[in-house]
Amino acid sequence: MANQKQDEGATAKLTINDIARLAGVSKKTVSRVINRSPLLNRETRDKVEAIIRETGYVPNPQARALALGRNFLIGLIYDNPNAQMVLSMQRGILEALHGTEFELVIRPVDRGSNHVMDDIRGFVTRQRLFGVVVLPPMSENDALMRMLDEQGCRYVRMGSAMLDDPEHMVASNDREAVADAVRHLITQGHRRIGLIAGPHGFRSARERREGFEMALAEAGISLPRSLVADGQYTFESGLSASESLFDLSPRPTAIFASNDEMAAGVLYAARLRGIAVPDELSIIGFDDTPVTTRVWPPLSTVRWPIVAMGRAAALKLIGTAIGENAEVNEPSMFSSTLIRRGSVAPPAQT
Amino acid sequence: MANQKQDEGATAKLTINDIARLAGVSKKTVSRVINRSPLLNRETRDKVEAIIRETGYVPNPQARALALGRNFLIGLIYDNPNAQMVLSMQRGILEALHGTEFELVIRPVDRGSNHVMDDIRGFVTRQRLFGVVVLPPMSENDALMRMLDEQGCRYVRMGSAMLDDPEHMVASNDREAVADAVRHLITQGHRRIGLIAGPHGFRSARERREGFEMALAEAGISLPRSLVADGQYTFESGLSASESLFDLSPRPTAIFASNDEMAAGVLYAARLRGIAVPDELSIIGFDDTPVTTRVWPPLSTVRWPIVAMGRAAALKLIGTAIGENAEVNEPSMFSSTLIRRGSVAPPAQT
DNA sequence: CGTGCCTATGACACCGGTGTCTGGTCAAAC
DNA sequence: GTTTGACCAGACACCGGTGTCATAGGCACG
Repeated sequence: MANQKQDEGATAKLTINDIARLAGVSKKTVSRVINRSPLLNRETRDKVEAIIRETGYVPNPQARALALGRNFLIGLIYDNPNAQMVLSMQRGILEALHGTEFELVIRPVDRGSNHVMDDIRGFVTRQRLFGVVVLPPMSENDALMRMLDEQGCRYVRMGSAMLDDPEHMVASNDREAVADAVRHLITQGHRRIGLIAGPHGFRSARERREGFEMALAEAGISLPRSLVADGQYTFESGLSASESLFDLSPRPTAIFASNDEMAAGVLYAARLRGIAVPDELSIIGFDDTPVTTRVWPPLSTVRWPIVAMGRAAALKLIGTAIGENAEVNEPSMFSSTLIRRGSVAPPAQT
Repeated sequence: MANQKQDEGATAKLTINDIARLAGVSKKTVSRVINRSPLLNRETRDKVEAIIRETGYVPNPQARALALGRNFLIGLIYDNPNAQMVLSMQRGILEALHGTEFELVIRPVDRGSNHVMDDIRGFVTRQRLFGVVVLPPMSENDALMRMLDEQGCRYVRMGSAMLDDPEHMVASNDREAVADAVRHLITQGHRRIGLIAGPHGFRSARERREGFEMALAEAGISLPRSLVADGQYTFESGLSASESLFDLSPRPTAIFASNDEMAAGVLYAARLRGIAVPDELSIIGFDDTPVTTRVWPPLSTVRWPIVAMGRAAALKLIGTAIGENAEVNEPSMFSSTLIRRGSVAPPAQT
């Protein structure tokens, strides 16, 4: 017992030399055992492995990184305020990293700040990261990718459309997903459908808008400019954007909001005006965040496979390192699904 | 231009030897410049610094870590499903780490899993972390802290009460915060106040419950067993727990839910039953998550200073390393504030 | 002008791993 | 019985930094 305790206490200080001495072999042989070199004698391997297990020896990752000339840190760069999305993404990436020696280092950045570029450069160079995953909307920044290239830092971008070759990109097909959602509204009988768009310059905002317009065009429904309101992907912007739609006469019978936060804003605004949802107004959001099921009525929305996409991104990044070529063929395009809840109904008979 | 490009491309491969050669000094001198050794000649320092700036040289952190015998990675361990909380905590910690050479490595763990201990052991030993911050409820696990001690890994626990000496603990005073919230309800005239408690065995659940009981006792209000329902900190558990409270006759005129998710569940259940909030039922939650302002009416809740606590935790951890003793004296106990929104009103006259 | 001391710098070993190359052992082949 | 080759283990240099100690040069001092 006391012995074991002692061993554990010493764990932090055990080196490959200690193991070599204990096993009566050279450090290189121990190194071979650790790295599963195939040229080892069975007996030698077993003996060394036994010692390693007994002592609880763990190779020093810094020394390993130094000798190998590369480290095992993946960075996650994001400026997205959607907590649930970021956390799911972290989870997906970590799932892919599980069982490997890679660890995840995070770096939220402030979109507004004007030294973002320097911050990130410092981040990737200081730690000599193996590679990074970049979340939207930061992932739409081409200058950033050029900088990462210059620094010799691998990267994978997440986004709402392919912006790059598949090797560096994991995307969801937002356009088609939104078109599906809007088709659903049309099928229910809606003809005056409002859109709360995302911020100008965001690729996801553009894709979702195009999906919206696409579905209307297919059905031969015209889209007056007044039915499109600008939002900022925030609850407050959804709230105020819906005001302008509610002021229209006739009022739209349905609204597609480009994300859930804004959809929640629409619902809130409807409540303030005494507009019944879904009887007088149908709402569909995007992202399937938890808020959609906390409000009443629960919001129909579009779910994209965040965790799976995170996993795919990480696998793309480390695929080359792992060397298991099967894994490298991760899909680059993911599709989303419409989740039907209580915020959609046929329009009131007028 | 081409020259500059070349320099940048080579950045990744520049070593201290290159700098030494370029500056015509020994590598040790360069090392001294990097580490701000005070024994350097002014001229030499300037010369070397100029070269470093020109070339964009960045010391290899792995080599540094190896030579120094310690690295610059802080781990964050959590099993808490509250995304907003986790993300705010990450932000607080990173704020404290900003400007230092420390980076944050994250490790969500699955509470249910029965090899959590091994997972975490692997995490801290494999990367030889400088230290870790542990979020609740995982932070209540004393066995984990013993294991971290054994591994020689520094730690700081976050929690709802002091569980340890201040050096290893950053806590919020949940009991007093809840008592305040309940006093507020009592002041408004409520006498039949229900509690939806958190899961058994969670320290935060116990603290919040004790605060609840404390406020009632102060006011001389008795608390029948039936007014306390068990919850699991989830929306669904809040929903079903409120059913039993709604079945009481007379019904409670107010409910304190031990977190916002459950408070949202109460609100949802009230809507399903046609109970008007706040006219027929007042609700107070805990955490001040975004959901409180997305639902209608917005929920009154208790806000605790997550970001500040994260910052304090990180500073405690690296304080000894930084050596600026001023910083080490971070507060260990933080207090929360009641946020009044629309879910509380005086009870209906009966 | 020699001595002692202090300061700025450099030589060298070392942190804990890995790659390369050499050499010894043993079984199969002649 | 010797040669050949396969195979395995060890010696050694090296990754890119830092700590220790030695030393050259400058200065004050006797």
